Amino acid sequence: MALQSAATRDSRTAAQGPARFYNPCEACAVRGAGICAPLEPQELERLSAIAGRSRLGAEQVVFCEGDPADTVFAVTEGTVRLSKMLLDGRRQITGFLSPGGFLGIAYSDTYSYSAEAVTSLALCRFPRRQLEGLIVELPGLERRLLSMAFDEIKAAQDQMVLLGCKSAEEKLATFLWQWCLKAGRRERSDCVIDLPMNRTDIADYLGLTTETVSRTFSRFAKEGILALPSTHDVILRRPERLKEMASGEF
Amino acid sequence: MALQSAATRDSRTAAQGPARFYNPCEACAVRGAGICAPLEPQELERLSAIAGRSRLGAEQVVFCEGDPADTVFAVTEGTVRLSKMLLDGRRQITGFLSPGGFLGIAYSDTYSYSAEAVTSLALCRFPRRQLEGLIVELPGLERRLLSMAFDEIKAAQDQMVLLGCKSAEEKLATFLWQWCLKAGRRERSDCVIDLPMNRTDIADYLGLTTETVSRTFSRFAKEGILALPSTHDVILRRPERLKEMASGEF
DNA sequence: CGCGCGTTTGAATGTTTTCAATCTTCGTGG
DNA sequence: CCACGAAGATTGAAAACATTCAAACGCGCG
Repeated sequence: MALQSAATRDSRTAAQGPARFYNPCEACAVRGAGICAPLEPQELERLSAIAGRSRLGAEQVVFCEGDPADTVFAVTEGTVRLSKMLLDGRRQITGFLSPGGFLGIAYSDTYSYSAEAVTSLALCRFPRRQLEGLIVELPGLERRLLSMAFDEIKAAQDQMVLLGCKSAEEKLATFLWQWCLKAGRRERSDCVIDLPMNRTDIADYLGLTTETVSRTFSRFAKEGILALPSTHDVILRRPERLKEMASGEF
Repeated sequence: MALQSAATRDSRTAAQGPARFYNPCEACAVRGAGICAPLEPQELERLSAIAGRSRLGAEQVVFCEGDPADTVFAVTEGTVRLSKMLLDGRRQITGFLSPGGFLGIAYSDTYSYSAEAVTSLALCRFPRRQLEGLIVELPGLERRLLSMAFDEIKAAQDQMVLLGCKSAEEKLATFLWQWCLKAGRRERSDCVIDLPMNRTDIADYLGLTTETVSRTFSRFAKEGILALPSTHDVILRRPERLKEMASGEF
């Protein structure tokens, strides 16, 4: 379903003058965060022209590993999980995407991983072919894509360190600390974070079982490092302890 | 030390005529594999103009995590290992690079990981600034970089699956099978592979200890899956068994 | 030939997993 | 509005896999 209908677009056109169309991207909540960031208004309009918008409910599938990769997405609201599965059902979550995140590009003609909605989502859709055409024309877009790819590589490397080197405790501490930073609540000593995903998602992201994740949460709570008002809300009472446990990194 | 000295270049110039300079990239063993692949001869010359060449002995450091990232490298001979360390010395090897591989780009103003020579190396060096300038001018270069970044992301995701989901046995089987594919010996039933790295490197790549790697090698040998003429040479006697154990992937 | 380092092998330990049961939460329907 | 049922989360106990500690082996180099 279109988030921004043609009708809405037309009504704004009239208000802004005859030659100028209303561009929903300009009012986008993640304008400045996603791929759109480096684009000039007229370039943004080109991008907007090929963009569709859609909403998905929680747990719905955006795309599956192996599907023909004909669409690229940008997250504007909600949280997406990216995952890969083994034949016997074991799953590795390779990342969580927040608004501004970009998914589906980068890959052959089929998606190399699956993407699902953790929460309800708002997405921008770009037909892959058209986006690729636009990349050729707009150097800013390609530069931005490269920069986002580099960030993704860096994040993936950090995750490899986590998966390969760290203990359960260190893994969860790292995860919570990073989520805390991402939420931008680093200033307050009492950092309240919302974890949209469930324990299984966290486990599959950290290479643990739900039981181990749960036990580790409980231990942290018992030690006064955090409090758990509900399963999805965490209050970091001693974020500095968490940071210590998480760290180890250069 | 320069692999191709200015003197050598001059002598060839004379041999080829007054207006044309000898371009060592044209004779490069990895021409067609690395970033140079998509470049036209004249573009290649631009790239060649900013390239330096050097050799390193085994175990020498190419660069360290945290060093100012002013140079980008391309591997022309040998194997490089990329790694990240925790403060207490635990190490995760994030990848091994073979000829055609590219390292050092992608990152802020400091390297986000370390790179060391597994074997003796031959490298091309590109001053980062100049390469970035060239990227702006040569769209093929940027396209290629993006494509290589995407491949790297894909590989990183596979490695996350390995680290997060797989057993020691599956990890080693995956590693050997991939190395076998990379060496291009997939046709023969008896696939002989050369592992330039030592057991510790393999362990740190797979998120295991050297002991576990060694034990798993021994078990594979006892089961007739492979033979170990020496620690660095592996004969895959039943590669299909290895592939089965490795797989699990879609 | 002997030393040193990397590898292999063995035994004990431990962290995480597995299996199982209970508790909690939340949505649905009576 | 409350009761019920299902799914997720927590907790406990037992088991397993990989690690740790320790010793022996083997290979290459001086």
